[in-house]
Amino acid sequence: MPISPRRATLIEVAKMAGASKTSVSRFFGTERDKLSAELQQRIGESAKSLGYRPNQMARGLKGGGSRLLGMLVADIRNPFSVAVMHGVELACRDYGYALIVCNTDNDPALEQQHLATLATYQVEGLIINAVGQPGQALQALMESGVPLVLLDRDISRLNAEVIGLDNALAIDMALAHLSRQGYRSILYVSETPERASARQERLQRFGEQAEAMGLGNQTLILSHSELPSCETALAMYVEQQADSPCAVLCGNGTTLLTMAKCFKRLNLSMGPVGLMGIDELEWCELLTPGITTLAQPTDGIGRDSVACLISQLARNKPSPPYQNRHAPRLIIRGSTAP
Amino acid sequence: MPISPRRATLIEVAKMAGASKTSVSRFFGTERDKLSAELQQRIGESAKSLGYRPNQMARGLKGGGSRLLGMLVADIRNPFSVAVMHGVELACRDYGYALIVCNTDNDPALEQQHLATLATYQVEGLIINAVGQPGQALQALMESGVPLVLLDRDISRLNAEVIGLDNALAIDMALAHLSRQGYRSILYVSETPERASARQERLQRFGEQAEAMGLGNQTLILSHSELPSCETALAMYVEQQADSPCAVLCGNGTTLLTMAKCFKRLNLSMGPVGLMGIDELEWCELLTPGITTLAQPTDGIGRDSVACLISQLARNKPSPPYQNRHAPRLIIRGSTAP
DNA sequence: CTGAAAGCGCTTACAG
DNA sequence: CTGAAAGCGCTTACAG
Repeated sequence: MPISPRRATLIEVAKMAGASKTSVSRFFGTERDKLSAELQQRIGESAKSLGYRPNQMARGLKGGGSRLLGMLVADIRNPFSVAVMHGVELACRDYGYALIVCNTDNDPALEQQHLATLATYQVEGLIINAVGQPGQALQALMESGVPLVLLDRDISRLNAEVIGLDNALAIDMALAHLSRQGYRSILYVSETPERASARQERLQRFGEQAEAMGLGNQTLILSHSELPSCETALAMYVEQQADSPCAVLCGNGTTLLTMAKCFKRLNLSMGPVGLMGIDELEWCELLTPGITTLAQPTDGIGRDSVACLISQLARNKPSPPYQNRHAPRLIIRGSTAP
Repeated sequence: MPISPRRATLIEVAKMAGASKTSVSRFFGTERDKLSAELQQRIGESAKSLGYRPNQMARGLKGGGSRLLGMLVADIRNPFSVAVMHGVELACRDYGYALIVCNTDNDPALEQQHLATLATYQVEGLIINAVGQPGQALQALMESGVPLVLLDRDISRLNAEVIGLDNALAIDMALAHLSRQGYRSILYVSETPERASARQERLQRFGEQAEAMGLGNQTLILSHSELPSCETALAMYVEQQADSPCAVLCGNGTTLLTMAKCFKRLNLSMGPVGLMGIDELEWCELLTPGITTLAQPTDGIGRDSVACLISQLARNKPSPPYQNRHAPRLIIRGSTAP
């Protein structure tokens, strides 16, 4: 049973340095330069020898702010979400914030609960990859003035900034590429678009743009990604197009994985039947002959989410620039060479 | 410029309910049942109508504890780490803790920095997937009595609990399977084992056990996973074994990905040359003919890490059981069918 | 069962 | 440039 030596406190540092609490507080706050060189020296040394670091909980309680940001992720096991989180982390570090991450596992109830918890910790800003509709927890948070950014998914009737991929551009780039490669007819595969605005935007743009380009177009919605029925749908589609070269465009990583499995089961070879996806995953280059993708700039999306929060927090001070819609990067591989 | 209505405070609830601060505090703490039914009712109603939730920062400042756990991840983009984090999250929710996650990107300096930050937030416990050696930040934390669990990687001269895969068992299971399938000679591929005890344990057990089973055995250490040199090494190995069936066993997901790429570049077919990995990844079943793996029980590892922390926190109260070494699950696919 | 009071470790007007 | 004092929103002995 170790006698745990408590962490040193501001008072102890003040005592040791022969200074006031106020001065020590200034030393660790934003007013260090208002202290004489000599005082700074004394405080610095005392603090060091005591291993002192300000208690952030106490700081947050008074006017200091919690220096805490919250992030709500719909599915933490989705590589895209994690990649964005990586960018968020990087930016937090730069701005001196710590990050509380909550995974909602796509459960709206859990989302509400986590939101309440986050409020409890007095987070100064919130990055939300929403799964449900606003709900009272979020309303309360907004009303209490906490800055918000919506990641990838918009929420109707909530006027917060949305940061993510430029969905229209992504679809346009994909269709341009597929058309250039000679595919005349495209099947777009999406997860159920109800709750995710990004999915809706992509789906809608696909219809419009394919039409505008004179490409054949159909849509397949995966509800529970039940493999057998996907397989059937894919087989039927390909058969229908027997005469002209066709391709499958997947709206995200999950659908791409599902469709890649279907290709395999049906023994379809990629290329002759095109396959392309939004989101770059580690196995895309591994699968013969390589899958063409649109990579999202995940670090950038993450960083800009934080930058957006910081701007809202800054109010009048000069604040970092950020972008709402990010352009994808086309990675061409064998799966779109007929 | 919205006038942000501050969140309600304990005092306001007390005032509205015509009760004392103490009673309101008790209502939201562990002594609610010491309050008369009538008082409970009044406080409950007032709190509800004010939308009151206790400020966790203030609670933590007094004796309440921060109800915050910290997790340090060496590489957040590693699917294994994320999967474990998922388990940690689940358990945190059960025990009523929130989680601050810090990614060290395999940088010991960053690790130190994050550790200091975590201390600043008064985390009550720490789950560490270490990259560096202890360092003063960790020492200080330990000495101040913060419970610690080491994830997957041990740190010499730190007597904290280590939770992770049963590495010896994993290697034994892998070798037993490969031997059963008829492979007579195995190449074990590992990342540099210096800083990661799990890698060391697997590597060492591999040598011992393969020897004991009378299997040919060699080792390949990937330092920067430079593809061309791996490719050469693999080609040479396979050539040497021309006479007897041989297999490649990968120590983790990263090395498995690298080796799968080498197989592809060399046009080696999996099965005739065996391929197997520790860690189950989404593409393992996708790659023809499917890669045999040992899946780690990541949720369990995550949950037990938290359980271990809780036990240390509980001291005398009954605390949850947990396991230090977890058994993997063998998933047999075509890559180990000669 | 209930409450008045002290105090957790800080910051921030306010004075000098 | 420096400090004494009040107070952030809670919890916890201590008393009744």
